[in-house]
Amino acid sequence: MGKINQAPPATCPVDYAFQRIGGKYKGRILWFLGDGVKRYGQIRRSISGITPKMLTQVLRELEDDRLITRTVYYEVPPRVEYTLTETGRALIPSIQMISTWGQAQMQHQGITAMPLEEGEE
Amino acid sequence: MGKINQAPPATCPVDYAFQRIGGKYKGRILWFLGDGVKRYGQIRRSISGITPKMLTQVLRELEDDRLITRTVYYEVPPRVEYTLTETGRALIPSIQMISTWGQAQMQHQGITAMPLEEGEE
DNA sequence: CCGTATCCTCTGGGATACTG
DNA sequence: CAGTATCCCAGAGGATACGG
Repeated sequence: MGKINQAPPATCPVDYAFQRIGGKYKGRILWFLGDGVKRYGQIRRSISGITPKMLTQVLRELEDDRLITRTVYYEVPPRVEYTLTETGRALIPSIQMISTWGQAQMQHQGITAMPLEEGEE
Repeated sequence: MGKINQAPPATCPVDYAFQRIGGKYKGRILWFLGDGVKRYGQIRRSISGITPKMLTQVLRELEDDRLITRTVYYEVPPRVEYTLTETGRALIPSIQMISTWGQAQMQHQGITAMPLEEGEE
């Protein structure tokens, strides 16, 4: 914990933001966490195709950038929960808008979104 | 020209969107074009550090994805203008919000990167 | 002015196996 | 359950030079 960031200095706010939420999975993970606190396994199942290595790596980066918090419960079996920080939560409206845009484009191109299932408990 | 897209099928709207506006420069370029029609050289000078190869490549991808249009004026010297499509323009509010978020975070971290007037204490 | 053409480096991300 | 540990590679991005 606690690196804050070692990315190249941002040239502008847009650059700064995309350095933190760019990449293949971060947008989707933040969006999923916008729904509420989630466990590692829940995130893994919601982000289709991600490997445990990548998931852990991306979660640590988001944590280092103070967009999410990680809470460990020392139980058996282990439980680890991830949730948005206030800073992270502040991004959700933007991602919401981007998602709405994406949905419109997908429909316009005749693409049907793959159903996302989550569940059990 | 006119490939639309050959990216892997999007798993959700957020994924779809980030496949199109992700990468190191696309956000900044779209944001700059939100200001109005721009020439190649103007974009190049506004996106610090980008090489002509990368700029052309990224502009072609944005064009293929119908986010911008490219207009060539056969004059001497040559003039090429880029402008947002309606689809591309629909992204600007999202980028505006992301930029505002980024600006807040940069200030919160004491970063002063842009030649941009600001109030502080 | 607006790009192409080469060549090259680096790293984001993947495959697979293992552990507290 | 929630991760680590290795090994590996395609492709994003960079450096440099040239062309209509």
